[in-house]
Amino acid sequence: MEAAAEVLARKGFAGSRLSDIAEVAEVQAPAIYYYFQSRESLIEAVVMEGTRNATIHVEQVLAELSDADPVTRLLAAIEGHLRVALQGSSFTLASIRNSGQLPEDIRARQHNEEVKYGRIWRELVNEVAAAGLLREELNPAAAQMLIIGAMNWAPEWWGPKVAPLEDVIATAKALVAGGLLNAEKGQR
Amino acid sequence: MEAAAEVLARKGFAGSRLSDIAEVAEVQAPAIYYYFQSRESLIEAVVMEGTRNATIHVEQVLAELSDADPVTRLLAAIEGHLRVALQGSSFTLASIRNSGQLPEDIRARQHNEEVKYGRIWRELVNEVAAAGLLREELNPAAAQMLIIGAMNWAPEWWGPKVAPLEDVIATAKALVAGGLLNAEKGQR
DNA sequence: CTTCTATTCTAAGCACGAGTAGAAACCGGC
DNA sequence: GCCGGTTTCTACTCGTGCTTAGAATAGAAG
Repeated sequence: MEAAAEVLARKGFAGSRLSDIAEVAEVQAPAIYYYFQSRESLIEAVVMEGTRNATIHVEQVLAELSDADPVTRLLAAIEGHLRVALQGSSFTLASIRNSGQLPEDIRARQHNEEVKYGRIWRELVNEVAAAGLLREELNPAAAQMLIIGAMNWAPEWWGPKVAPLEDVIATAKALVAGGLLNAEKGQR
Repeated sequence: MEAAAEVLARKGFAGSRLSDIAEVAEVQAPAIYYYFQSRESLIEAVVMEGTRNATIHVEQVLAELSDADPVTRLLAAIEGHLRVALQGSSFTLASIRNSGQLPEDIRARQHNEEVKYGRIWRELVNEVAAAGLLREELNPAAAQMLIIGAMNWAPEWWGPKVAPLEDVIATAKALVAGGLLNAEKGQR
């Protein structure tokens, strides 16, 4: 599964050859069928594991901050998500990069896990809103997804050479907290 | 090419069968070879067109605001990018969704176009910074990519039912301008 | 040393998708 | 109505990737 995750994260669902996976795992392709019924069931397992990974990791971070203020919790979740996506398991990376390109049947089951994960974020946003800290110009659902999107896209461009991971995390937090701009807000 | 863009946006590079494209275009697969030398060259053409589309569109928006203040320009660019990605050509959608999964040779050429597009955004961020409006906590490069990422990920979740396009645009602008939070900033 | 189970292998089958060859159809100009 | 070029078609080849069959290997237990 680790091998599959790696290949899947790199080449995507349709681009991942069973033989590539086998090579990474240092076995012959048919050996895979001892553990999985089919290519698809292997991939499904990997992708599921990936989102569950992210869910568990972020939940854990939040559990440690169960009585912190909503903003702190939200920013901690951002840090958690970014760490998993950029440094953590290639399982999560595989989920992120393939969520859009899975066949219908897998996608349906995978969607449940994603909804579960999404709930965590909705909850966070709700907490912030309940504390009266959410700006009213924002559509909460859109804001949530834009934030998750900013993080999910990060694997596409991030590398240690572009910017230190800590910088990315700090920037993401700052962006969410206070936006790009300084004093005057030049909205329209 | 339009058919190819549509299929490509939906199924990704490796998942796009020439026969699918032909079907959408209402021809038989070999007819494609009258216009393109190979599957890859077709896809390359589509993906190129896609990023050029986005570039041109955003450049045009900015040209109309050539003497506006930097913030207005940046926010207009955000609106432009989102409109192209969510409503506009499936060409751009195809580029966005496949940038990560193209074979090396295409990717190299495609990368140039992307760099060109990225320059526009760097320029915008620089303008903002030059006006002294950029918060210093931010790593500009990371901030730029996070913002682009938020928008590029939008096609993964957005649909007219989730939120009106105008809401998404407004939310994205507001997020970039002033972040999620209201009065107190609960950073750490 | 033998036997049983777990695991992996080699060899082959089968389907499918890219690409080619060459024939047909279409169409504007004569 | 015929001719030229353009465009698309049908029929085929060839490689590749998933999957199955059945044999081989590796240990553990007796």
